[in-house]
Amino acid sequence: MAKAKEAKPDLSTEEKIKDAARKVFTQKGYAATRTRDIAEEAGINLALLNYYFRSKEKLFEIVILEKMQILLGKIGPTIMDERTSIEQKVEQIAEHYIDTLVANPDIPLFVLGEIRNNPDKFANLVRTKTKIVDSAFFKQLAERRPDIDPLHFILNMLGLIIFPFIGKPLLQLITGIKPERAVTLMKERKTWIKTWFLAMLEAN
Amino acid sequence: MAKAKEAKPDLSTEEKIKDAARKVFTQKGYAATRTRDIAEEAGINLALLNYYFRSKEKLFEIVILEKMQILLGKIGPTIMDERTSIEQKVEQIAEHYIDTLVANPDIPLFVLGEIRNNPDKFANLVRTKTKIVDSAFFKQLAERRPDIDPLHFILNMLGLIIFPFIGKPLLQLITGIKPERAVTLMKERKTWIKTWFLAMLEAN
DNA sequence: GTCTATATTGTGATAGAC
DNA sequence: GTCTATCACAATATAGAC
Repeated sequence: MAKAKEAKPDLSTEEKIKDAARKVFTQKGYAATRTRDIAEEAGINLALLNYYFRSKEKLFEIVILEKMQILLGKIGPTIMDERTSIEQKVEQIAEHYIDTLVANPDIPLFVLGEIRNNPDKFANLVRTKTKIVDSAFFKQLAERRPDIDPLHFILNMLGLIIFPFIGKPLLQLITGIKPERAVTLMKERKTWIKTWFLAMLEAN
Repeated sequence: MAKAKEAKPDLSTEEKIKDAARKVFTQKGYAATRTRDIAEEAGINLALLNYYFRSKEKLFEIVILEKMQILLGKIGPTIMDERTSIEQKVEQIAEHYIDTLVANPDIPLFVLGEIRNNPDKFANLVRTKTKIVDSAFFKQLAERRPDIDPLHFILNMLGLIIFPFIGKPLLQLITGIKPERAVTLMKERKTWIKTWFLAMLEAN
């Protein structure tokens, strides 16, 4: 058993490359990623990357669009739903995102970092999405707490759900917490976040 | 008036470079930053950068250590204080960090991103700091809510305070909110966060 | 200390054999 | 489709004049 063998031998070459790109890009970001890293991770030759995807940039775009979809795709439909209560929306979002992010913990830092490095590039892409300010969720919040800007509650919900994944590397450095424990911790939050959010809604 | 003139003409060359490095590194991260960007921002020649700091890497280390200190320096002393209540600790931390981050909004994404890209490098650096698990804050939380891991409340507090700054680029893309409004929003949170945190402590 | 010119290496991409 | 070899250029770093 030699050096270490390369990923997913049963996939097509194209998929192997895409798979490796997903992994390396999300872990290190666009700028710190070398096409050679991706090729090695995929267990293929560097030339094949350009053969299938023409450039690092093109391959990156495929990956980040996927990840943005994963990170943001569920929010729109959920918060626009006129039939569900605030409680249900919060529960759905917490449930969905914590499961998703436990499986893909690198996504938030990756996506937010790339948006920072290239805001214009994603401007139209995100802006065309559902207007959060006109959403049912927004209106429900404004009705419940007309004294507080609903944006605060949006930030609170996202902060409670997403931040732990962004801060995890730091948390592990500081507390020495084990990765399995971290996962358990995140899952515990699914139920608590709903409780906490409602408490915040009633706070004075 | 030509192209655009370079920063802080009254500073020493060394400080001009360091100043430019702070700006460029924190905005784009280590990998996406070119030494030429720093030189141009500083209004000096590229060779001077190496003359004063020997390498991109050395200059980067100076900057990131500064920023980590800003991001993490206040937490330790505050949470270790046996004389203050939970309420006071939360208030102090929210107050301090929101002011600090309004003045330096790029720090969280920068520091957390670089830790992600190089966890080992900062391992000893952070680990030697005050043990959060043995802190007065931790003990006070455990006493108040023995049914919940205090780490949840640490994550909640940091998420409520720090996440808005990390998510700001995205929030601006989605909502079209103006930068001034964003600043106002952050400042409003200083008082609310204390209220929300206490509500979470009492939630069931 | 500061500059211009250049050495040196890193990295994305392609040519061409198989 | 896949590989090896190589090109072209970008980026860090240094030499040496002033």
